Amino acid sequence: MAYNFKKIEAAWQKVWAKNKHKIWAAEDQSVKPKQYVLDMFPYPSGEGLHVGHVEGYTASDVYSRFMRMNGYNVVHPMGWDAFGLPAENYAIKTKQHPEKVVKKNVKRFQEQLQSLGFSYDWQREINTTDPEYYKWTQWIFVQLFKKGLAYEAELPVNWCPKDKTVLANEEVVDGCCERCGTAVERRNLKQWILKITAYADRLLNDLDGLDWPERVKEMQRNWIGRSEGAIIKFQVVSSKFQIEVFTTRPDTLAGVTYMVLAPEHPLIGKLVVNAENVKEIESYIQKSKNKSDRERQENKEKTGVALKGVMAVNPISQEKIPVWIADYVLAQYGTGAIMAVPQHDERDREFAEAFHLPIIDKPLIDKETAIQKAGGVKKVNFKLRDWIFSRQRYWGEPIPIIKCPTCGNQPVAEEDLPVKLPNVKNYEPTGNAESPLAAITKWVNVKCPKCGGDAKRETNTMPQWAGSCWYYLAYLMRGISNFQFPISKYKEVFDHWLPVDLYLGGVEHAVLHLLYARFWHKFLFDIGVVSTSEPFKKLVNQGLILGPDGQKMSKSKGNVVSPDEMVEKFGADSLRLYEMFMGPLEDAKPWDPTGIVGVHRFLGRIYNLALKIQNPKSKIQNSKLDQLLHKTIKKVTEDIQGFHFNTAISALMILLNEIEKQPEAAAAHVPTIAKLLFPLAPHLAQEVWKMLGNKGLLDHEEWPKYEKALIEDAEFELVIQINGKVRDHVMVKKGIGQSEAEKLTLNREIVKKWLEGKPPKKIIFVKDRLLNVIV
RNA sequence: GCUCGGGUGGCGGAACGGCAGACGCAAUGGACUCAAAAUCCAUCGAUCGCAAGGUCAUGAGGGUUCAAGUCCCUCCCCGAGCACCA
Repeated sequence: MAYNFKKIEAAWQKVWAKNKHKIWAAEDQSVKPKQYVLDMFPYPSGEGLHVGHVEGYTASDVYSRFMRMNGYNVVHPMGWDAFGLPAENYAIKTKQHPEKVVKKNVKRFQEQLQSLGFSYDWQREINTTDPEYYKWTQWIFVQLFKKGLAYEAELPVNWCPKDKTVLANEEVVDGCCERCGTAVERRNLKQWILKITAYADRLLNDLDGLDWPERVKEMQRNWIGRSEGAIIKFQVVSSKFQIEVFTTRPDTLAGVTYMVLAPEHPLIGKLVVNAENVKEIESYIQKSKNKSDRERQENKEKTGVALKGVMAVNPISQEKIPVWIADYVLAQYGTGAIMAVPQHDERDREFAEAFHLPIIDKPLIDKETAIQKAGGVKKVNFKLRDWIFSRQRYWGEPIPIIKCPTCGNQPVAEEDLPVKLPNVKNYEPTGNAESPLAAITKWVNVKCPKCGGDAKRETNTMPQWAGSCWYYLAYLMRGISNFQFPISKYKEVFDHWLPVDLYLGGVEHAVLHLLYARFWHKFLFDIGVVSTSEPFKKLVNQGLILGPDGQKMSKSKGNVVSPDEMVEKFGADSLRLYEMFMGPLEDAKPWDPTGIVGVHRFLGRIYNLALKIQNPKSKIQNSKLDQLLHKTIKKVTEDIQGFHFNTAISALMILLNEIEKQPEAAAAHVPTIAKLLFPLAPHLAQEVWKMLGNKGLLDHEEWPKYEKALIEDAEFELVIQINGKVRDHVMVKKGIGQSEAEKLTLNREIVKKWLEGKPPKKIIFVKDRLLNVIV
């Protein structure tokens, strides 16, 4: 009988689905040690699950099942990150409510995940678009507002003209919208902003204690971009104004030959009246304003204009130096002005060469002395900017603020949360600073919670990233009650489960979600909601699965592999096993369409082996096989702990190859194989377990232990080298001494031949390994 | 330009400084079959040799070592991230 994976998988999935998958329910109170295994939850897109999802979700499932069998109380939840542009754009196109689209997509994702046999605690399922969920997203916003960490300000922001919304700095890649690729424009708009910069130092310093991939930590470090320097003031000649600059190189102060202001610098308006070339200056400023950020970045050729007649004084040399305006100086960083040291700074040199400014070589001064002499103050600067938090779109959490003409911005009270998204006729963005919600006057017009007068609701919504900033807490809250106030109810479960022990997902969230979530978590720590300063202790990134052509999978390239198709053709176990076998979890690797056949055959052979066992109670042993079995237990255990699933699988394959040579001993060994295989290929492992006459679920079985004494070999193959090259082998007993090994070696024909009767020059002996004869 | 990762058979990949290429795919030959598929068995880095066996091989070149894919130096190539951040 052939390995009927369809029948087997359907049957066991039915068993698991009983009682809402209660076999995988985590216990909030347990004497067992806890383990929080978290997947980055998916955006339930219309395309369904991707093989990349399957990779990460399989890895975390293998680990969860393994930890359960090792006696841990594991919480392994799943949910949906369902707010955001794709659902909304789809809604606009098809005139359907995004909620309907999300519902449909979620159903598909649930079916797909269950068809792969993932052991999620489905009772804790969450959806960020559920009002009971976003009630809490709004609650956290209110807390941020109350602590002054959410504020409104008008500032130049990134505007995507296609999606018609503001974007955060993190959402702009190479000057383009991260979602749609359209070049981003700069607009001055009043926006809600979260003060992530208040946490810059802690976000940076606490990275050191995290068990995360070094490259992700490095990306966050670069993004936060801390630099130490000083603020130094330069007096403008015959004027009351001073130009402030930030520099990391006060030691080069003597070499400053000119200064540069960013075109947006507020002082320009005041200085320009004294300049001789007002028209020229105005035209330059206008020109740079018209440039998009992308154009400014692309054009590395330096442009600029002098403030003719305006001079500043070098505080060290007292020399008068010219003042220029140039757009290579950024308004948003430092003070928006620089002191230029063309001798030491490449950009300053380029500019000086282009505009024939002096380049002088003065000796460096001691840093401290320079700051003191120039009357400066030490200052730490960050590249990180505050998080622009409003979006002018429909499908997001409404910002829970009421705008009162007399009282100003008032937060919505806890008992009035959630502020539900109203139904609208048109989801189309308005194209100005308001979301489509602004058109719903019935919803917009409210009474001020403070004075009771007429007021209006904030109509902007939160960005895509809001809901995912705290979802790992939501799973825990879900366990005890349905998201009820007050927050203190949840203190105990947070303290029990946090931090997340293992967080698995793609590297693409390195500076977005992972930075935002750390920020919110630290805030929640500060206000006493959680007791750990970091949310995710260990992070593992799965590598990208590339198309068979080695290119990134994309619809346009036609190289997308569908998990559904693989499940249909080879089964869930084969797909899971293949994705784990392809290569190291963290590496990018191409999909080999024929490769899955190999693991499928392996599973089929295990099934056939179990089928052939006549007497499952047979105790026929084979000492060599038994030893290999225990070595395999050791290898698989250590490899799963270290996420080396590919080598764990190959160890199981080696074991099977050997057992097939001694089928009479199979009955004694196959049950252990079933246990070892269970985390990786749960359906077949469970089926084999049953075929061998066992009742019950492998979920409740204990992970096999190996016997140390058994895996110790009595003998080993001594490698004999002549001049470092392998020439011979001989089986000897373990622990053999050097003199005995030498005697044995020098008597061997091959060695005698190489020695040609001469005595060896030198002999290297490595215990229980090799003997190297130097001739 | 800067910062991280990487370069090992036809392919995916193994390898505490100690037998390079485990395991799998593909390929080739064979068994079974009227035939094919499936399955099973064998071979499978290159090269010289009838064979025994030898030689060369982990991006390139040097070095350390009895011994280097692994450690050190120089360079080349690929991937990712950052990029006028003062």
